[in-house]
Amino acid sequence: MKVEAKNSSRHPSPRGRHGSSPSQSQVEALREMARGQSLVAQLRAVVLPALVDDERAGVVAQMFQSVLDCSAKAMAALKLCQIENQARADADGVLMADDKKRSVKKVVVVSDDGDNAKPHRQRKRRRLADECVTLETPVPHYDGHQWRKYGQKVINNAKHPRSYYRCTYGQEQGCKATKTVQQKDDNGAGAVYEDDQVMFAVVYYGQHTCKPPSSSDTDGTVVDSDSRCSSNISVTCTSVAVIDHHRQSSLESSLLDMAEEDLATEEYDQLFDVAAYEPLDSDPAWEMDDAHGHGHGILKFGHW
DNA sequence: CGAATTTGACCTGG
DNA sequence: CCAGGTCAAATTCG
Repeated sequence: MKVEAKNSSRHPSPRGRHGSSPSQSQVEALREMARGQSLVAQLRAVVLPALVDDERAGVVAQMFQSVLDCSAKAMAALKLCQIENQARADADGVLMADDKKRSVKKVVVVSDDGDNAKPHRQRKRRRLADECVTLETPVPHYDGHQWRKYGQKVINNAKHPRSYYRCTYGQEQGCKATKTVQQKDDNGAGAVYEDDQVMFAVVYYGQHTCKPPSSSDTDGTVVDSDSRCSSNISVTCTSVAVIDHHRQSSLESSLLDMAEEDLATEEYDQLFDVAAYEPLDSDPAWEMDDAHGHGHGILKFGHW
């Protein structure tokens, strides 16, 4: 497994000729954190479907998101620290300055737009200073929010196109949240797990505002059991998941492990009765279910 | 028929 | 000028 964020994957060992980098432990930490992120995302895709009609589903979803956000921010800080250390240690100032500039730009960026003057045009390119959180996961689509695809682009030097999504309620509720999903290349620069797991790079931009204004930030929110979109949580949408063929085996094995301990067999059966699988082509489709739920690869979990 | 997706055109920062 | 982000008409889907 190789987990790198964006541009840094093109520089696996920026200063290889110096032997081991001074931040070797940081690299290791980053790798483990990325792996943890991926596992959390997978766990989320398993747990949330199991919480259908459970009033705690919203809180659980938000907790998952919070964990992922924390992890992403920690990774960003770590990467920044790593970059700064390298820049300081390296005598070649010009080269490193360039590397730093690139990396800071491409890697996870956590900041506010600050004094960034907004263009007056509606159609504008996304500012790099906008807050974004990157996540590498084999389960790119089930994150508790409902997204509408608005574009797809072929990206230079990438085998797979990048898909652009915005919050389904972006228009009516002014939610600015967007995300991009791109399947990782399976060559050396990509990140594919040892068991041929297909990995996706998901980048979240902006915060969801399609939730009631009364919601507090993260913890301690109490959820109204039948509140649908008026619940005190950030998850406000009908949620959907697609589990592709690759995911089937790993999820099943994971659940089998769980079943030995805590997970009741009925829950397992229920989950995988509802879940069917569809092939993963260029971009994994995810769509609304047909309200019957059986037989063609899509899970629908209703409103939270 | 309305909603979601696709896709080529358009726009803009670097 | 190019790469990539967004728009919007056309198309598909439920």
